Amino acid sequence: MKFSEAKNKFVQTWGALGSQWGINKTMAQIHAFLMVSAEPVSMEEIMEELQISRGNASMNLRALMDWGIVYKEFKQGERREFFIAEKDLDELATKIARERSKREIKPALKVLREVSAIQDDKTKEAKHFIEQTKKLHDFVSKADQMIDKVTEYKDNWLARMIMKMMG
Amino acid sequence: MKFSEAKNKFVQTWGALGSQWGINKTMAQIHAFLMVSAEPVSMEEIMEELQISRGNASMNLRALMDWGIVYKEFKQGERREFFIAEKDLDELATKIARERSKREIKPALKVLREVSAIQDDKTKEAKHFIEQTKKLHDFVSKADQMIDKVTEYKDNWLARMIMKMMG
DNA sequence: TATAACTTTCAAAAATATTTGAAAGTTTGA
DNA sequence: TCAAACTTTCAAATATTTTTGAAAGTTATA
Repeated sequence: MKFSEAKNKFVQTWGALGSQWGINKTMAQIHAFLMVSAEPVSMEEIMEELQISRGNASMNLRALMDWGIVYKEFKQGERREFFIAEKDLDELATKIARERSKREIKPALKVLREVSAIQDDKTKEAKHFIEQTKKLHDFVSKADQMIDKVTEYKDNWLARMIMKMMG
Repeated sequence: MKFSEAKNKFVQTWGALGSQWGINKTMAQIHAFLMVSAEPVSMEEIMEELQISRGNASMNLRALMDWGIVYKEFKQGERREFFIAEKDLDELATKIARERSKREIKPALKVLREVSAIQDDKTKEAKHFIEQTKKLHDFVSKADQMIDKVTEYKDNWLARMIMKMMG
């Protein structure tokens, strides 16, 4: 396989994986492209490489920066903006985990707390509902605590975690 | 909040959460509905409750059964099929994690292995590409091993994991 | 401060994913 | 064997998400 072929395959695969996990395909592709780019990349170059419009590139770069996994870089004497991806994978995973916790898991926990707190527990159906949603709240809450715990280590947390699990 | 209201809110929220994680909204809603149903539920009842077509119900129930998180149940003297959800949350999380590993992570790892194995490492760009994709393979591979490790405990693995992390 | 070089916005268009519903398929039991 | 009671399939319709591109906005510097 040639370099350009491999690069393209990687970008496509990362994009598809993103889709499967609820991340816009183009967003994942831009991220993939930046991850394997040795130098900061201009919007123009991203548009060219991925064959996407200016608007699309702009919006998805903004989203990636909101996630905190892509940064702007300014070059001496250059008017244009350049972009680089967070390349430290522990940091990348931490940012993604934290962000998904904040945006998706915590709001879901709030709903679980609310619905499991209904007083209307006369029927067998309602009793079961309360029991299940309480269990679910507990479980999701534990998983979320785990994310907090794990992401505060910062450095090499995945490796550390595996070590712990072995013991 | 009334029971029926709470139930509906839970189903909607679980559906939305599913969407955000790349799972068909209706599939997640059916799963939510079954999770909090005290008794096995017929396809007719699912269609009625979620206001969906027969085809939609049939296809998504099949998908849930393929994931191994919903089962068919036969009732004495009843021609119809009834459905129940896996209600043990450790088991549920294990099944989902294993399935996503098999369907999505392992194929992505294969691609990472392929693209990081290119020989064409003359340029700085190619060298960087190889280095990054190797690191990524390593990281994703470790995360995947972690899933294997964690899901083989079966019972109460999340709680155990938290204990380990504390120490 | 005017203009060129750039980025962002957003309504409309396009692409993608989901849903429908009717026909085909299957199973049970009279 | 037949027909009733059920489930599955899939092409077409619908809904949702993503993408485009041109206009508006911004910023640097002549």
